[in-house]
Amino acid sequence: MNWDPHFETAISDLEVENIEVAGHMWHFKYPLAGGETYEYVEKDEDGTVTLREIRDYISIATTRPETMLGDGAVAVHPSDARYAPIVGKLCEIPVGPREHRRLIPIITDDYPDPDFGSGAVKITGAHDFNDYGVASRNGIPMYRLMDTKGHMRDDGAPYADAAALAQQIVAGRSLSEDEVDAINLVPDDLRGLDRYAARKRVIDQITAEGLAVTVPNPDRDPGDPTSPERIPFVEEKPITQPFGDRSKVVIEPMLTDQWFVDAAKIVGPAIDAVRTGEVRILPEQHEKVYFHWLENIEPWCISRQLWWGHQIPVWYGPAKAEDGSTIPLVDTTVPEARFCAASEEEAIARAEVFYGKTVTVVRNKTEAMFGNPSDPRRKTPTVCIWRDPDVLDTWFSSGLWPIGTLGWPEDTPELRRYFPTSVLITGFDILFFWVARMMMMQYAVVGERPFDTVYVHALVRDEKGKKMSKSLGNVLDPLDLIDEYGADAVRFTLAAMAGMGRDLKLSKDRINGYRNFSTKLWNAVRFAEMNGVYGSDESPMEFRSVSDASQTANRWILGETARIREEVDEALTAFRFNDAANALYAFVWGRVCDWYVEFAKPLLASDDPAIVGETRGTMGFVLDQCLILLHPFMPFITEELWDLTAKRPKMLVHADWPDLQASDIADESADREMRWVIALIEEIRSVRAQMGVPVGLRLPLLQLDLDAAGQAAWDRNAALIQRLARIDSVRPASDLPKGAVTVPVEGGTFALPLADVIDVAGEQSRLEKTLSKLAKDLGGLRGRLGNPKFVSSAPEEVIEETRDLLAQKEDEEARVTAALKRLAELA
RNA sequence: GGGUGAUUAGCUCAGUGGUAGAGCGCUUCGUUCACAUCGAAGAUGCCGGGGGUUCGAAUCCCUCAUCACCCA
Repeated sequence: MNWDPHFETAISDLEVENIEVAGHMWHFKYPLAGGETYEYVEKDEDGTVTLREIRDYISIATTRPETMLGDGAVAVHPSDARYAPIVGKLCEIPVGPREHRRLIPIITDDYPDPDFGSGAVKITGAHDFNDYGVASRNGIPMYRLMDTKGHMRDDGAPYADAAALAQQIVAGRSLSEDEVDAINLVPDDLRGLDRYAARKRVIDQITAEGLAVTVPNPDRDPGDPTSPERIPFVEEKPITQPFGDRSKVVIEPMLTDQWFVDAAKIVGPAIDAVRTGEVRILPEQHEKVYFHWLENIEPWCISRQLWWGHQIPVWYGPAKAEDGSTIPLVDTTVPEARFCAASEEEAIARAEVFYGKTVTVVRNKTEAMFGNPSDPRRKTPTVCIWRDPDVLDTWFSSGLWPIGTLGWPEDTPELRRYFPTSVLITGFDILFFWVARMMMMQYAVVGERPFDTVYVHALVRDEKGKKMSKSLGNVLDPLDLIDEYGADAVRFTLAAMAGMGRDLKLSKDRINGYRNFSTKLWNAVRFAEMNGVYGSDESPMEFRSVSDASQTANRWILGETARIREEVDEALTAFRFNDAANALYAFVWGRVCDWYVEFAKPLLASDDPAIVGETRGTMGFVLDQCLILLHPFMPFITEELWDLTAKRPKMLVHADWPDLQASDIADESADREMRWVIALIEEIRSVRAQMGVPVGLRLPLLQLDLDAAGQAAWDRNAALIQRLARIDSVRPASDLPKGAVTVPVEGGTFALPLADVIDVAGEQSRLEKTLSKLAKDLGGLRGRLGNPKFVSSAPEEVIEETRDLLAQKEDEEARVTAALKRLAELA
């Protein structure tokens, strides 16, 4: 068993963390019994003899000298020629009082690795899992050396008696497991010591006796007579040690009786459920881990020697002989009778059937053997049973969580309503501890899946990518982050970074960016409030279809709102929280704040009350949609804004999730028009910035040619464009004056006369740069389309797209080339 | 030792066969009446190296390197 000496309990394999730590390997001589000698020969790979000497000992390497006290044998590999002469002989454990030195046999087993250490391994069956295997295979007694605290035993007979008894076993006497367990082979002077204190004493004693393997002293000072010529051979090397995941102390392998679940017997349905898709694990890569673990599952130790937890529902009583009489409990050679029952009454009932007598429950085995002097029942002629004092592993108990919390085994309304549940969100490290257990146990107990989806969330790591841990001290406390940036910013950041299947390294800059986002949202709502959006007591306007709004800008943002709602829903359904968060960020900041608010300004300033009313309604509606959609990501600020902006029938957290459909409300012509407007404004701004036009300077705009759609779009949005692009007037022009810069748009051409301000060289280099980029693109596109294999094997759709793109780029190239030509004339 | 994942802009990360994206940072400009925790305009990538499959590869396969995690 894995034994935790701090909590004094057995623990399961999963609760043991194997960690590599700096350790030592000591080398000791186990003298052969009776002073026997043999020729020890070492050879290299070619068979050349590299060492040949007469030895009267066998050399053993160990990282745990204190366990030598419980050695039952020395094992070598059967093929190891070096030790063949002494296999079957006895050697002496070089520790403990000289007069009681124990002799142990030298045996062969496949376990020792001839190339590791000396090739000979001491076998301490009670304190090492590998040794346990060797001891079991070879009938070697396993002597327990420690108590539940990891201290050297201080019970039982004096060492002299114990050692003598152990020697009788070597000589052929056979004892029961319990009898062997009762033998305390810790020398009297080491009894009660902590295991590490005992280790030091053992090393010192062996070294003092000259039985440590030595090497020349590299630091020897020839002038100092006290400086030793040789020193003990102690290798410093990393060793993997087992630590308790809760206690962080070194786990001690111990021989104790514990209850196990034969997990292999119930694992089948849990594996099949995931394989058939009845239960999904996301991201899928975790399914592999799940399968690998379940397919190689080990028996699961479920008893714990702790004070919390569910007590194991097993009662013990005396065994029954063939004639029906009970066997006295003092006879430890026969296992006790066991009664597993859901309640004490049931246990008693079962025991009474078993014994054919009345049964009394007592507190423990001692009471069952000797009675409790103060118990009036002690003379009652009944059979005494007692309950196992241990408790169940908490993971065993919580494996029943999906039904246990709902009143199972009663058939409750809650159970019928909420079981099976839908989504379990958890960390990958809980996959084995809990998820797999819930799966196994629900199928075993009620024969149903506990949930349909397991979402394994990302782990937050520190900035170097290390797992945060208290002992490493690299924990970023979320509460500190919340103090610094606000809960919404922290929450939004986590969502935005929660890419499926990837852990996230938390960066404060990122959190800061999202804090600014909440400020942005606040200011947008403030703008709306200042413009009478929330002024009236009327209930907010609802927009469901295209005809609900007349203004192009309003129609456009309503369509965009519907699209973002669909995008968010799609992302959430797929557990792509980062996509949902990022889409909302881009929408609220990049569409609503950057553009719609600007578009709405002239509408809100309109003389037509119907336009003002519609725009207020639209803005209020759109912002409400934003608040609802953002609420899962930033609950606090959205709830606050929800409450501040209007009298609401219910809190935002309870608001209905929107179901706005783009197919109902999006207006393609409005979309096209607003895209056109945005493109024109951006193009003019870009030209201005790059030509170094002072920001405050309003420019005239020349309209060279424009198709009907473009003209209509211009007419409807002229005020808007002039305002955002800082244009003071527009006039048609048939040809371009010198020093004007072309502004191409879909379906037409505008120009900015910049003769006074233009930087000819600057503009030239800008255009040439654009041209070279275009040339590169065009080369790629023409290359692809010119490749007959591309045209024949690529999907029609892709070819079409490529052709469109080529046409567009060629058009652009023509315009830029024309602009360059004009510029050359100017120069 | 076995397994899994990662390697993309200065940083943190999206992007599962069709000419590379976001946020932050950086550069320039800006006191336009929601917002300087802001706005406008920019620059920045042999998508870790090397092979292969394909008309076409950040994306699929192989291999190497580095890092992280899980299990021994």
